Amino acid sequence: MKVQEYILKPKNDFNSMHIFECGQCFRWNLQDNGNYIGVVKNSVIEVIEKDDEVIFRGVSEDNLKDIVVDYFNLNKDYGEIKNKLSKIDDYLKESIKFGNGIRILNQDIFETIISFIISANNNIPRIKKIIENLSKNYGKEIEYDGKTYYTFPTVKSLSKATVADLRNLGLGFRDKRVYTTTRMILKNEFDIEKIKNFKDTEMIREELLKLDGVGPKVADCILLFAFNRYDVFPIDVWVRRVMNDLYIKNLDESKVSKVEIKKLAEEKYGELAGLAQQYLFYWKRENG
DNA sequence: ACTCAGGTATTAC
DNA sequence: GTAATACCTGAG
Repeated sequence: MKVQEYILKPKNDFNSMHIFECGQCFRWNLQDNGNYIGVVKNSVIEVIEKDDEVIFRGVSEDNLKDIVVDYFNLNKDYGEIKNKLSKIDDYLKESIKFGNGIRILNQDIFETIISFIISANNNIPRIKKIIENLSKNYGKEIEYDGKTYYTFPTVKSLSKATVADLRNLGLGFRDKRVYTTTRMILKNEFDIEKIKNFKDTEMIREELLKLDGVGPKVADCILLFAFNRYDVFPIDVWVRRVMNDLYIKNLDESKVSKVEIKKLAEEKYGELAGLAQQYLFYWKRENG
């Protein structure tokens, strides 16, 4: 495939490290030269960030620019969002300053579902490794710059894997969950094409929660990262920690209920809760 | 050897 | 409904 290029200039609100390391995605890897390379749909993309522009270079069956604009949601203006959030309080202002250039990606629904099922009670290096294994075994090869990359498997392709196959790829106890969920999607018991048109976020959440391995936290991550519901506020250990430290100040963090955190997030951040979550999560995880 | 990591499912009140 | 507990795996 021919190499395509798209240049974003001027770059505003784009920081590749913050975008790829803030915890929303698992398939981007830092190269020795400082660039990031990742697989998006059927494309391999290299992100080359300069002082005043971002160069996207890669191979794709489709138009690279279209993929990039959609995936990085480049038409969304983060200036206004950051302004609004910064005014809420100094904590948020600080976290936005730290994670400046974060963008919530518009990720593939199936990939996000499977990836976050795998994330349960797991660590990032291992999550990434498992997803890479799935792609190597059930995805499609793509050559770029003399190296081979693999697309994330399609529903059909991944449904070829048995529970034992998945266990062999390192999924551990999540093998059965991925197996069952993939089958449910294959049989349209969870109809992605239909559900992605649902307007009501609660209706989508309800459907997501029927999937094996999808609980409240994973469902919220899928809503935020694949359905772009920016008001959804996923609560994991880091978010619980940061919300307690900043606002609730309960001596026993484990005693803080999710209901309390959700309520607080909704009151403080409203429609932008998901974005606030991402800044706070990243800030807390990187700064302790 | 032992704990821990982007939670969920299961079981038992 | 809510609380306790097990769960693959591999890195530190």
